[in-house]
Amino acid sequence: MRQSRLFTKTRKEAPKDEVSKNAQLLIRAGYIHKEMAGVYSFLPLGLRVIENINTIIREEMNAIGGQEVFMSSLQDPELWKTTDRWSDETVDVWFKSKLKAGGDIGFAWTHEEMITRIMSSYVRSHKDLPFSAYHIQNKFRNEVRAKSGIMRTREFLMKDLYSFSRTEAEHNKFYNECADAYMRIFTRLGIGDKTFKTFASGGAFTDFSHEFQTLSEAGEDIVYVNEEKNIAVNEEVLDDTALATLGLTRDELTERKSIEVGNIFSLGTKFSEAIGLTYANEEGKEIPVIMGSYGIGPARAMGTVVELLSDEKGIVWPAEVAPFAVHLIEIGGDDEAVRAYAEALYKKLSDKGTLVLYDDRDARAGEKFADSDLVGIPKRVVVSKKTLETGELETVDRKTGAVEMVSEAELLA
RNA sequence: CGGGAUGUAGUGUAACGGCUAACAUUCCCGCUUUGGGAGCGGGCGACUCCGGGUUCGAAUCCCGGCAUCCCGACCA
Repeated sequence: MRQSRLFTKTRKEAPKDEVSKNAQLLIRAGYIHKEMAGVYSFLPLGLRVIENINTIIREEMNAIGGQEVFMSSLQDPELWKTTDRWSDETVDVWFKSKLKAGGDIGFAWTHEEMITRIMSSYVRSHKDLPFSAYHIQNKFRNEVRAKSGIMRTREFLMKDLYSFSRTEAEHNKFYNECADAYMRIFTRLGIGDKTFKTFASGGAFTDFSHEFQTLSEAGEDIVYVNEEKNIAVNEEVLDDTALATLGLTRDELTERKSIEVGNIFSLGTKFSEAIGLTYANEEGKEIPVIMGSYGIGPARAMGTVVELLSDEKGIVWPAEVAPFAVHLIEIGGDDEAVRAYAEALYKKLSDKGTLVLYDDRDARAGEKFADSDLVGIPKRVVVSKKTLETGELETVDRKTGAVEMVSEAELLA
């Protein structure tokens, strides 16, 4: 991509109505655009990041057998009445509208009801189980207070996976596999070392559910963590009983603020019983399916990466998340030789399959470097009169700042 | 939803109740410059959030909306 054609521009200053680091940097660098409180659009750079995160999530979900689907946002009130979650008294985050043909419609804030009804059309026998399905789709929640940039919004992307099992043991096996997959996802996102599988309230079916909490001052949750033991407990369930159950003492845990980047929990047969998702066992008896629900918000994950990894100069993306692999910067592009060389290198890298953002703008070096730091692409390659003279290219690692002179052959290797 | 704060060019700020609403930046033109957001000159860009009211006169004071941010509550 030629930066001269990229319609977004960087800004020196953040808009005054954004306080959170994630929104300030993402807006300044041109990744996102704010529409209203709690509503953001994703621009070319931002969409690339989201798609990269989605790719990581897809790979890990597919690896544990998840089958991707795409469920609608519009929701049928009748379905939600079967679980008593349609009324505004029961669920206060609904966005609703009216059909012109008559009747109500809802905008999905979760898809548990919908997927359960879908599966009731296909699950017949114990031979059909177990399996899992997921989708990446917008969720709408009428939050009374949006905040923290893209961390808590009213319309947001969510990956939600649902598991369907016959027995508690079968369910638990998948639950743990999914928990492991989640840790692999957060590791690939570059926030694994600060993310803890955290005990949280489990609802009616289990003692605990699990959240994936990333330690950060930008977080709105409080967890009690022991980093050495790799264990954390959400404040909301921390009491003597919980400590005893987990074999922990209060004084070995440290209170920390954290961001909930994912959560997984057992649903038991709550939805399958209400909606009629059953299977025939070996004796031909109809048994309700045991379900689990597993969520990650890609946009919140993106915000978390920015909160954790950025520095005073701007964003620092991990390689797998970055919108481009290389930021090619030409300095002194009015020099024919420099321009020609940079153009040629851009083509060679692109032909090789490397995603390059090529700063071909007619701008001074300082501005280009500052923008490059802000945008946060992992590797910078500089082409200038100086590099042409030495015959080597200058590469700069965004994270460490380490400068290395390499030959073109090495770069293309 | 309770409390607090704020709405002025694209962005960030200024302006005693009184001149054509100012400055910086962005953007456009010209010259100069060319490895860390350069310099000089010129130019475009604002119904001062909306609607009322007070006043000879309102960006400024008053009332009502709306919007945004922060704290709290809420948030499988």
